[in-house]
Amino acid sequence: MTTRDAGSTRKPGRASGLAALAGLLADETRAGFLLALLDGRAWTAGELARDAGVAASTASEHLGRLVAGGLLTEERQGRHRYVRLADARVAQLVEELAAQVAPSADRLPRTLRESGARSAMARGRTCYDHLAGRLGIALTDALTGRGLLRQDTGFALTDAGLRWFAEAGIDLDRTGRRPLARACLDWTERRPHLAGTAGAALCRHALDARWCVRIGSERAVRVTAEGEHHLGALLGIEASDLR
Amino acid sequence: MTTRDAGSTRKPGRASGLAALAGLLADETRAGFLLALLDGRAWTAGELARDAGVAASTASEHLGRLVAGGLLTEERQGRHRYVRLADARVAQLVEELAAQVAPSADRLPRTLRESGARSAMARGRTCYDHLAGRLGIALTDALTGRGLLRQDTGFALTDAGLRWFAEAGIDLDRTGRRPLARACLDWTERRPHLAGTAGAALCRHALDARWCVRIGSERAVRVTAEGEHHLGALLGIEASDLR
DNA sequence: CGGACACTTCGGTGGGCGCCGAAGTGTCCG
DNA sequence: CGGACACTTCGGCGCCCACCGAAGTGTCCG
Repeated sequence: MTTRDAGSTRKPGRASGLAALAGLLADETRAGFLLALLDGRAWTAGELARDAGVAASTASEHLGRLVAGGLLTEERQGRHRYVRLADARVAQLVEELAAQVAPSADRLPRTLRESGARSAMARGRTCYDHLAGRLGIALTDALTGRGLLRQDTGFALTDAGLRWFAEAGIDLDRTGRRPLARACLDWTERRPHLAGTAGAALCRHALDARWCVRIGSERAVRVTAEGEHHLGALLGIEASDLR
Repeated sequence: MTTRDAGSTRKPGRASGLAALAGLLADETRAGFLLALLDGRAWTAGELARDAGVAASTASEHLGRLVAGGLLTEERQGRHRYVRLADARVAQLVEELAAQVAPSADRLPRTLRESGARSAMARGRTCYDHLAGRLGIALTDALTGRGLLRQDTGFALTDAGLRWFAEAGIDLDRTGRRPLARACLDWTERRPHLAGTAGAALCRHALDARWCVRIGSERAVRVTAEGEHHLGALLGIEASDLR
């Protein structure tokens, strides 16, 4: 209990919960963990510690807090502690907070290798469970241009869009409370791209059907020749838009 | 500069910006300010200080940080400092953070007066610039039921919805980057209701045409007899759904 | 079985920051 | 002009917490 609470007119309630949640994100190391985990995969505690440049003991304490706060879920396997974002809501929250940050907060690449990784990420990457980067934008634009996705009055698939997913053999799980389509703001393109159940299904199908493959151990993806063919046939996407 | 930065493999960048932004929200007093300002109006520094139960000097420092961080804008008028949320994006961010917080974080009302204020807020209130509470839900449900708003494949107005707004004489400002329709998660009903440009226009029209009026100095609104008539005629909303 | 390894727990250290009251600045009003 | 008022600045206090290394626990593997 803090001093000022005694006898003050303070209203405890919603604000303390909000502050506690924000407090979990308000540390550079923890924020780094969450951004790394935005790739949607499970990382070990050690990987995150190395990535953030802190001691293992420090990382362990941070992970404990993030798990206790419900932002992460963990899975112990032998001597490893695997950790991932708890759900799509958390991913959305982190995305939106990151999108709010001024773009200038990003520093310029310093090495050639880093510059290459940068441009690969800009071309195409996963954002939690959907596709982002120029690939994500190209897909979203193509869906919109063909009347399958409506962005002018909100953000929703059209009936034609539903049919397109069915005909392409992409199964949309419409159970659960998660919206079928929602906008996710891309941080390189600064434009909305398709997220939600449909975005996740499209990403999963693209990876399963090898329209694109993950490159390196990072979030970046590369469109395959087969992928270019299918994207052209199904959505009229030009290969040049993906480079 | 912190100790660990020297010579570490740390990657400064996006994470520090995210942490800094979250840090602004990670204090109970500042969080309380932002929640109070979610009513969309301008408050003076003194009002916020009283509401949060802190000294004027403390409030002044917090406001300085929130303004410097771009979450608030200020307007000096004589000896008053009026402050409001910077824009709809900030409002959305605060809403979403608050919605993520477990509902149990809310305490039960302690006095009869407070209980009354509670139920008035639950009936109808503003949420930044749109309508929320049971009134907001009723409007959203009515629009959806009549095929004016589509929620099953995302969240967007339909063409019929656009016509409805035009025919009702509610002008939709379609310039700017803000989405026409987006979902805002209600924290009493735990269901999405209409926000975005259309939600704001509907709220403004409802207040201008006196379909509803603000009660007290709070965010709560009450539907007038005239409002009940129009809502029934235009959207088939039963007065009983609003009580 | 023993060593390497991943992670956790603990004690100690330092910095950041939220708080207040007192004093100062600028504005309003009688 | 002088007092009331809203806000700001400043100094000082105390707590919280991120950090590390060392020691401890549990797991894997040769």
